[in-house]
Amino acid sequence: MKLASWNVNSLNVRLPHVVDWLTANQPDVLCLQETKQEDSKFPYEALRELGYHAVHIGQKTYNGVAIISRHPILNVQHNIPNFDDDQQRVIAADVNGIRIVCAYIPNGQAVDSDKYQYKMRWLSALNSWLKTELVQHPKLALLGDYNIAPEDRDCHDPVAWEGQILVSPQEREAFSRLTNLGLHDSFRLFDQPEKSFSWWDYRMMGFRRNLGMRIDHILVSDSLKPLCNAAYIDKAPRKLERPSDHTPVVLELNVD
DNA sequence: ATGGCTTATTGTATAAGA
Repeated sequence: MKLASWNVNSLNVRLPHVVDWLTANQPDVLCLQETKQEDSKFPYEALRELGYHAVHIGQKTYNGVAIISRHPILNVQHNIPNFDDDQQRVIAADVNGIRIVCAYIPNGQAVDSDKYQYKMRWLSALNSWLKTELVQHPKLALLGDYNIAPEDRDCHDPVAWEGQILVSPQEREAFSRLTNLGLHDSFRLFDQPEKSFSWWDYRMMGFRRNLGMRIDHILVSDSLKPLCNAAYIDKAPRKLERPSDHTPVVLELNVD
């Protein structure tokens, strides 16, 4: 079973890339972030023609998340329960016996901003909710754009970035609180190339110079960890014309 | 070098991303 996550930075613009990637890679599940479209615009029909089910919550301009799956999508949850939020950032569902949680964690903008405070509150609410979700769903995967580079090796220049958003100690502590729930960074269960990143700034020829960050992750629960078979980042879509600034992260599980 | 790019917007400059 192949799971993937991709921040597409507008599905209106990126649908051809998504269709091509699904066709070439045949994942069982693809989680999308930043669809940036209302549900009435979501391309259910184009995905159905490829043999995929899909669920989505979105809004104009910002945010928007979707789960695309070859298997039926059951028990769909929108957003974090008991957390008042007008931004569409979470969708969760049961797929092939696994609880799939697709999240677009807030960016935070700057450590002294209101948006950073929102990011930290949001992460706290996510953590509380997942604690109970894990009791009900021992087989759980949390896929998405975390907007956190967990370690210095996940940042192209940790000295230049020290203390800034994506790498600040408080954000990394919030990431650790997720792993302390019994969630594991699937990418680090395997040997990986040096300087592996999932996002590169559009400016400054960031991708060509590999000035990136690893901020998109697939965390898996204790009971899924022994089933992990391979984890990697697929840089191919980032090389296309008019790419998203993120590229897909992938996990293969020993699950039929 | 706080942005050099890209997206979206009842647009034609601004906000936001990371």
